Formats: sequence, C-alpha cells, structure tokens
Amino acid sequence: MNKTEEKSLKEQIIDAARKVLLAKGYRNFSLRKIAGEIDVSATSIYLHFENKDDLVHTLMEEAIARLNKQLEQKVAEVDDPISKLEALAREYVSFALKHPREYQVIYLISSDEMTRYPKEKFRKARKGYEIVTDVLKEGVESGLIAESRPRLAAYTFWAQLHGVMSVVLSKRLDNRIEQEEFIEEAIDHIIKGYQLRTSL
Amino acid sequence: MNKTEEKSLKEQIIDAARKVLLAKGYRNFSLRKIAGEIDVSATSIYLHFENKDDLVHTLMEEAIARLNKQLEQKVAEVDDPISKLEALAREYVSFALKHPREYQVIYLISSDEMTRYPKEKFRKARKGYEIVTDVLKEGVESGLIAESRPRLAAYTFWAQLHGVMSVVLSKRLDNRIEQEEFIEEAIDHIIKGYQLRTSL
DNA sequence: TCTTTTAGTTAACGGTGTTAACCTCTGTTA
DNA sequence: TAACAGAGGTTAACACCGTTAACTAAAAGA
Repeated sequence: MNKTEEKSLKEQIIDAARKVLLAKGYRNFSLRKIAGEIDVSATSIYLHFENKDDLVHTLMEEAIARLNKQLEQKVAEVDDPISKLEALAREYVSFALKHPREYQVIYLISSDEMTRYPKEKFRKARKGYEIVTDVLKEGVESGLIAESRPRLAAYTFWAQLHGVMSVVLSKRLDNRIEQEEFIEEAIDHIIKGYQLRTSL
Repeated sequence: MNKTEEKSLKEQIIDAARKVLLAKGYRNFSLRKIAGEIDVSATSIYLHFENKDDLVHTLMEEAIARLNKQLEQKVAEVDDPISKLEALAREYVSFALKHPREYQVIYLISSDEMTRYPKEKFRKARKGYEIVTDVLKEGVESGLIAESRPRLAAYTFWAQLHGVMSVVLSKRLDNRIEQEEFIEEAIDHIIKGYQLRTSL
C-alpha cells in the first residue's frame, strides 16, 4: 500500500467507529475505544469531527446510504407497483434483520437524545422516501393505489415499517408470537392500507 | 405530614428520577442528579434498585401503566369496533404528543442499549395489546374486521402506531409535510389495513 | 533560514455508574 | 443492662466518559 492509497485519519476513524459500534453496540461506543482501535489519541478525533454526535451522524449517513442502495436495487427487479411496494418492505425488513446495529444507528437517536441530524445530511436521507413516493405514484397511475398525496403516504409507509422492525429488534414481541409470522402479517396489513378498495 | 404519610426513600427516588427525566431528558438522566434532587447520596439508590437500568425499568412500567389506563378509558367511550380502533389510535398519539419524554422511555431503550426489560414487568405491559386484541375480536364477530389472528394483529397495529409516533417525535418529518396531516393519514392507513375489504 | 500552519500529542476538568468500606442508629436477645 | 445484628444510610475510590487547553514536532511557504 503506497502513500496515496493510505487511508486518511478521518477515514480510519470512521472505519474504527463503525467497527466499535457493530461489535459493542451504541452503549459501549466511546471515543477512547475508537481511538485505541487505531492507536491514536482520543482527542485527535476532534480534529476531524466536531464532537461525538457529529461522528455518529456520519455513521448514520453511511448506513442510510447503504439501505437506500439496496432498496433501489430491489425495486428495479419487479414490475407492478404492488409488488414493488412489497419488495421495498421486504428489503427494508431484511436490512434491519441482517444489520440490526446499523439499522438502530439510523433510528435510535431521537430528538433530545442527540444534536439534531443536520439538514444537509437529512436531504440525502430522503432518497428512501423518494423511492417509495415514485412507486406510489406509479401505482396511482395504473389504478392500483388510491392515494392523493404520495409523498405524505411514503412517509407513513416508512414509519409503519420502522415501527414493526423497532418492535422486533427491541425484542418486545410476545413469546407466543413468532417473529417471522409477525413480520409477514405486518407487511400484509401495511400494504393493504395503500391498496385501492374494490370488491374482490 | 406525619410519619406514616412520609414517602419512603424508594418512592422519593422514583419521584426525583421521573422529575429529572422529564426535565432534562434521558441523556442527562444521572444517578447523582436524581440523588441531589432529594439531598441524598447517589449510592443510596443502590439500596433500593439493582442499578440504573432497574430504576429506568420502574419508570417504564409506570409510564406504560399510565398509557394503558388512558387507552382503557377512551375505548370504553365508543361503541363500534372500528371507532374503538380509531379511538385507541388517537389516544395513543395524543399520549405520545402530550408526554413525549415519558413515551420515549417506554420505547427508546432497545435490546443492546439496556438490560432486557424483565419478564414480570413485561407481562403488565401487555395490557395494551390485550385491549387492542379485544377490540379486534369484537370487530371480527360483528363482521367489520377480517382477522384470523387477533393477538398477532394487535401487535402489528401497535407497532405501526409506534413507528408513526417515533418518526414524529424524532422530528424526522420532511418540512413540507405537516405533522397533523401525517398523523391523520397514517391512522387512516393503519385502520384500513384491518378493515374487511368489500365493495364500497 | 525564519516563520507559519498543520496534525497530532499530553494533561486536566468535571462528569458518569458502580463497589467497598465504614458508620450510626434501632431493635433483639442473653 | 450489655452485647450483638441488621437496616439504612454515608464517604472514598475506581475506571471510565466527552471535551478543552496547552503544548510539540514536522511540514510548507516566504
């Protein structure tokens, strides 16, 4: 690895931070541990990030980008809008199950628990909503979905999915309920909420 | 206030803890602050609680009980199952908006961020699901709701609502979307997901 | 060559959860 | 009545935390 290929300290910090987060969870995610991971002093993190929240925001941004990328791929594989909606939901779920800690970084942090997620980054995060919005619009055009405000609906769709995965990941499901069944049922209900109601 | 009316230290700690949590948020919720509030040493908290998580769990239990009580009241005020479902959703939303910090205590804490919420307490917490389950069963009997597994459906209903309020409270809504409108739309979609589909 | 800038360091501050050792009452028992 | 035991607190300390200030060494520019 020659000089130009070497990762900048900023990149190294991000890598180390991701590693610590995935390995130990947010609760044990500390600047000193991150710094120790790359044999550097904890204070040097401040040369590249405003503070701890700023670093976390960077990880959030990354995780969101990854999720969005996967959603984009999946949605391109199907044709009709209802199937697309289902594909989106399933990919969303699958991401949360495969990368629970990363998923939780995206969401766990709420209003007063952390500095507001900065506006510039938030814009990128909206990509996911755009994908859903487009699918909903498509569905309206082809007469399968009744929805006068697709962007608004995209947010409700997303929120519902998040709620479902949040319950699963925080392990709040009743023992008597099987996780997979729960997810299936939820996806089914969520999609039904957007389908046009006609006689069967 | 005579001796027998005096609150036990345990109760005083819980009161102080609730006060600190509501005033400063979970991030600034520390044992030393709680102790300072009632002029007692921080370590004496350990005489009444196993650790910080245990104390938080107690606050969670309390908040859940309050929410459940309000839901029970509201659901008794309406008659038909669909209206009951709507009343439940609205009361849930209203609680989250009125007591955001308490609401967040109920949910914010996820699997690896905190010791698992203990089983005995979890049982009490299920009351809310029972209420929803009963309403759904009622709806099935009167032919308004198509649902073969009401308990499972109660969990999906709850999860979706949580997702919606989680997005609202973490202030992740697009500027262009009005909060109230978002909530209305979401409740509408969620309930539609449980209604029997017949020709209009 | 002198000077400024950059990129890092160490030391320290005030805070955290938690544990160990101690103290001081109160009630019981010999 | 004296000795004891336990309950219910205390103080001191440990190991960690995010963050700031002051310093240093090397590189870059003049």
